[in-house]
Amino acid sequence: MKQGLLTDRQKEVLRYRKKGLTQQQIAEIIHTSKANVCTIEKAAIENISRARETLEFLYTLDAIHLCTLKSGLDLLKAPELIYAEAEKQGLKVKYDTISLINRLRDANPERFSGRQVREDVEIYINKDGDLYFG
Amino acid sequence: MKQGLLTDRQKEVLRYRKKGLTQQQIAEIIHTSKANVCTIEKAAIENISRARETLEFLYTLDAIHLCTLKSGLDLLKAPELIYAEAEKQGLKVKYDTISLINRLRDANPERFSGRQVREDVEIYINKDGDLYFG
DNA sequence: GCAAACTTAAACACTTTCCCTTAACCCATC
DNA sequence: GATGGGTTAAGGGAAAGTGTTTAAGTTTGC
Repeated sequence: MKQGLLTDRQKEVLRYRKKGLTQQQIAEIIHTSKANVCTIEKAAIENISRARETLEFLYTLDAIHLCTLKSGLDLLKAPELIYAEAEKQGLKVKYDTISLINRLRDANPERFSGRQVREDVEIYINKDGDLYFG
Repeated sequence: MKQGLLTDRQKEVLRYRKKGLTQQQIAEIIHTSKANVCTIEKAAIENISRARETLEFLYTLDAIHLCTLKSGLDLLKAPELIYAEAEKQGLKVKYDTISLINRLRDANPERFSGRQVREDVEIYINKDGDLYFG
């Protein structure tokens, strides 16, 4: 079975970048041109957003987009926002406040730090009131 | 910019499948063989798990390498190894023994056979004690 | 057992991606 | 203007992915 979308080269560049190295520095380390490093990094970012879009598609397969939890939002305020939007759509959310918060954190632990949303979270709902996050 | 990982053909098959159609029925609709529908569906599922793995990799970027589960290791001995290494790093693992073992096997089923590690598994940990495998 | 649903393997043409080079360009700051 | 960081475009060779067919193999339910 093949691994993820990113090639070894792409992962390598992303790791060095994460450490704060410039493209020029990376180019010297991996023995190529800085233009090439740029291209590889760009391809990696492209692949990452393709991966995101792919999973988005899955949710849209049986769910509709409900709302977005914007970066910085208090996690405890998410439920009322979600309930309000669901009501607009004439749908009933399957989870109560507590389990909704748990589900949010469990499904995407890396997107929250403490009570705060670290990164935009898309909320999807299907006819059964199931929620999905993207 | 390219779209997600799934081709139009793959999305088409997944949508019909979601509706409950058999591969044979889909084959007739899209004018090809059922074997081909099977292949396309399989490729779609494969692409979806590649997308998931790709995003998993992103999390390991925020994480540091903790240790390696060497091929041949008894899976039941992994937790104590991991706990010990995490303590050295001053980090607390987020999972208890049972859920850690489950998470190991669920994340990479093909790398374990029974209680044994079949292939080296790299363990990463982030500041929150989340574990990732590479 | 039988049939329907599903899976797999091999092979093929076709397309796309990947890494690389070279050469140019933008945009800050000094 | 020069320097450093980053980006873009064009092109090429190797590798991988896609859809397809044919043919064989499971698995599942009646």
